[in-house]
Amino acid sequence: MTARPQRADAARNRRLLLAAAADEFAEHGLDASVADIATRAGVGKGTVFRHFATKDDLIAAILIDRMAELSALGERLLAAADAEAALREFLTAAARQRQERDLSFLAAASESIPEVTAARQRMLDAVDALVGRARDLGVLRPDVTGADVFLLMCAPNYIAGYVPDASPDLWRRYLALILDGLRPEAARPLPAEAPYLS
Amino acid sequence: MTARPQRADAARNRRLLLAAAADEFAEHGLDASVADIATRAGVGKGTVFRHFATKDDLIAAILIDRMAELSALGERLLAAADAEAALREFLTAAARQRQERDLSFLAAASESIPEVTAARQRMLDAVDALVGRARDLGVLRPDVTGADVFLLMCAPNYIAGYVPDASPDLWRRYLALILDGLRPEAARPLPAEAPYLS
DNA sequence: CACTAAGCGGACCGCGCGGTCAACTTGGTA
DNA sequence: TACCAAGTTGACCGCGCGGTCCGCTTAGTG
Repeated sequence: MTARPQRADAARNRRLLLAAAADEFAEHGLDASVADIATRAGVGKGTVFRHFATKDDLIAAILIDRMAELSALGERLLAAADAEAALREFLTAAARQRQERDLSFLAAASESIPEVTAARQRMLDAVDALVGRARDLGVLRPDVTGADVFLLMCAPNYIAGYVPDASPDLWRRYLALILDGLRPEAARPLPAEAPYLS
Repeated sequence: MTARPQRADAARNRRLLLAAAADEFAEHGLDASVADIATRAGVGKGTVFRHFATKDDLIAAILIDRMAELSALGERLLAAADAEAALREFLTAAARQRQERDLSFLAAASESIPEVTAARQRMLDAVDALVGRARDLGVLRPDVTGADVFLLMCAPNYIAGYVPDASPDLWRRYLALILDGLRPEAARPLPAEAPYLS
């Protein structure tokens, strides 16, 4: 019943593949080919499909890893003393992760894979908790929700990404601008209801 | 020397093709195939390439049309009495255009085509003027530039686009949030320099 | 050390893409 | 109306993709 554990070389190749794929996607977008990923990892193309049934499965595995990383950070930050700083730190970490390797376009390719949805939900829960705490303490305007912040999270890199030879820190500027809009001082009534996320 | 003018049916087909291509790209993203575009326009595939040498040229033509539309609006709004309302109206129009048909992904595909760069520059100039006026009147924080606003312009739809079954007005929420961050009241010092665009 | 199943590699397949071309049709002109 | 350059068409081409498959290699075991 209990299957034999994975062989050592197979485990190593799986790790190599995930890293190579992340790099290759970051460089060439969704069009990065499976063959190139295999070459970069130093394995044959067949090996890719032994570990990941389809290209979409490979994408999903990458996304799950990255989201889990952020979720863990968010959960840790819930214990921090300063709620505002905790939220800012979380958003900064998310933006930094994406600055290093922008893989946001992968998200669209693997909707509907349950493990991805679950990882996403865990991250949303973490954000929700961080936001709730900050809002209760009055450092966040009362009309923004966890879902709002979850969505805004990706914006700073997106904005900075339009600048061809941008400073690698440009996203900080737009993160700061967005955070200024989230504070109670500047709040004017918001049109449209806050969205409900899965 | 003066070439004979384009035939009437050719001009009609060109218009049909641009419309069909915009629809097809909006529905299927960059992967929309030239063959499908031709079918949708009711012409043969060869006709597409008679009007647009490559797929990228077709994309460029679409982008130029859309940007020209916004540029004209921006230039008109410079004469408006209320500078803050003018800027808000411009950003609203830009977001509405993109809400109807999101073609933002096309921008990356046709960098480096001079006509696209020129159309983009004209739009940037219009935004710059609108922003300058609003800033001088004190309704915008002094540390944001035209380039900042130009970049932020695309963010509300991007953010709302992550919500699967979003209200078609959700972008208004995030546009309002961003505008709140642009007002002087909430301003805290911004990290990173403002970017310089083209 | 011998055995075996897990793992590996890369030639191979079918497909759909962007782009070409030569035979055909048609709008505009004199 | 007769003419022809401009315009149209869809079969066709080569390519690179995701995915398959089977003969070979190798890690782990008794």
